[in-house]
Amino acid sequence: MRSFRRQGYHHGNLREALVAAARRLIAECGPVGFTLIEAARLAKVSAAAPYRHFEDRDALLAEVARRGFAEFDRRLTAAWKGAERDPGAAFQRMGEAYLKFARDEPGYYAAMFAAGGPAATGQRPRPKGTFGALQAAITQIAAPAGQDVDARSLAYQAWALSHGLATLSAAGLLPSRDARLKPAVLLRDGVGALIRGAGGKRSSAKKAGGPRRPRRQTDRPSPGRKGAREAGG
Amino acid sequence: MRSFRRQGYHHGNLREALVAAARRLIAECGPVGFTLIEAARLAKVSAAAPYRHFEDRDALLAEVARRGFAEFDRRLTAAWKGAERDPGAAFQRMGEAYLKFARDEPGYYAAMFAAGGPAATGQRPRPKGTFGALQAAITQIAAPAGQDVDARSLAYQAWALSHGLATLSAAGLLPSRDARLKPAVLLRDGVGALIRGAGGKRSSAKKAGGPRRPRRQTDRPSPGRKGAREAGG
DNA sequence: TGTACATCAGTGAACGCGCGTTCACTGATGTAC
DNA sequence: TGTACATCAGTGAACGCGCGTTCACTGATGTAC
Repeated sequence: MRSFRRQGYHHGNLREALVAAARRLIAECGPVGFTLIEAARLAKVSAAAPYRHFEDRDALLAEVARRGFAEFDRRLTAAWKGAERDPGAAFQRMGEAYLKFARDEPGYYAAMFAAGGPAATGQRPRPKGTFGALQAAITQIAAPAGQDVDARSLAYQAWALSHGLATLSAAGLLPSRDARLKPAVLLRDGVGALIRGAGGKRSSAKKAGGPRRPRRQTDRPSPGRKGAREAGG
Repeated sequence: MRSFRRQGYHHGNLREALVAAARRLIAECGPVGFTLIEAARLAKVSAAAPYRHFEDRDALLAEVARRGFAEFDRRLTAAWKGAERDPGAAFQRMGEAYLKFARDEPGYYAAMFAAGGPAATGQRPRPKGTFGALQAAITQIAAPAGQDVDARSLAYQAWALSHGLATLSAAGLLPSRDARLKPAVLLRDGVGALIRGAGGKRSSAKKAGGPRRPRRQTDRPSPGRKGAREAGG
């Protein structure tokens, strides 16, 4: 990877610079407010230059979304690693990774979920792969606990809870004072409660209230994980 | 309320017509894509006419958000009515009302949460009142169950789950085929699980696993509520 | 009931702006010989 | 190693467009007398 040479006539790495600029702009103005000309300006290049690398504005937006999905997938997969030893801790890491991604990469996250605006739900790529991993994770966690759990429902609930917390937090609607109301804490406890609570819903009717052992390892993650610091972005 | 007289020089009810047009446009294009000129066009009026009723584009947007909050509050409060007889059913109605509002009034919902875009989190009105009602509802439901529940956390989790399901559903990311994965079902079961599961988290450590009676009335709402039909909008 | 007039609520033309995109061009790069 | 030339990756000027907003205006309405 050669470093940017900015002095010459040629940029050297304009494509990457445009993607980086677009990420930043999408984070600031949203996918609708994002502007190709402003991205060119950020890359210190004329307004026509981007057309050497992208067909049009939408193509750059789509490229950002594509990379966002890839990076998202990479991080969540990495978080799930080691799940065979401790599925609860791995799932906990996955949740942390989800919120961290949404917080640290708002440009990616916004592009992924809103590429083309709420109206254009057509040919946009979907997070199938990543979401499949989430669902598999839920199954693996729920199954050994011996609970009658609909893993698919649980996966969507966990996803919605993560997405809801991420967007409410980004919108500044969660109180940042109280440590107990931080998104990561709400997600950890929330998913734990979803897993525990879901098992009781219908099996309690069938099995008539046998005592349940809560999975303790899911409740308390290893404290002091690194990478949880506030990023200055 | 006099009906619109469209033939004359005066519109008759332009302010209302503009708000209605803006709601529709925000639903279609989002709060950023929404256009004052297009709203005027929809109201069959010149581009300058809106300035007789609103100071600028943002003022119309803000008015839509304001009405959205009011209507939202009205519906959720109505859903909560009768909570003293059956808090579980009332809370269930509240959840249904939340999702129904987000689905049937996407213009209001988008304006409420994104007024001014994700960057302008400044002077926007916040759903304090409504959210306070949600929190009070959680407390009232959780308390008689005798569970050691942090009602505030639970309220935020329920909110995030509702918001997440509403936005994922609006983005077309939830599978619409499976009846078990409908937003309303996921929310009902999810909130039920959150309430059941949250109680066990720390009280199970303190009280050492006394058997808990799940609140059955929370699990199953009265079926066949009217107003739950698909709205053709 | 009729008239003069103030006020209200529109019109339509115009403005400046920023955007997406195109086009002929030109400087830089790399390669064949 | 040096030169001719094709190709690549930029420039900058220009376009058409739609937007937000302003402004002088004008038709409709309502009220005082």
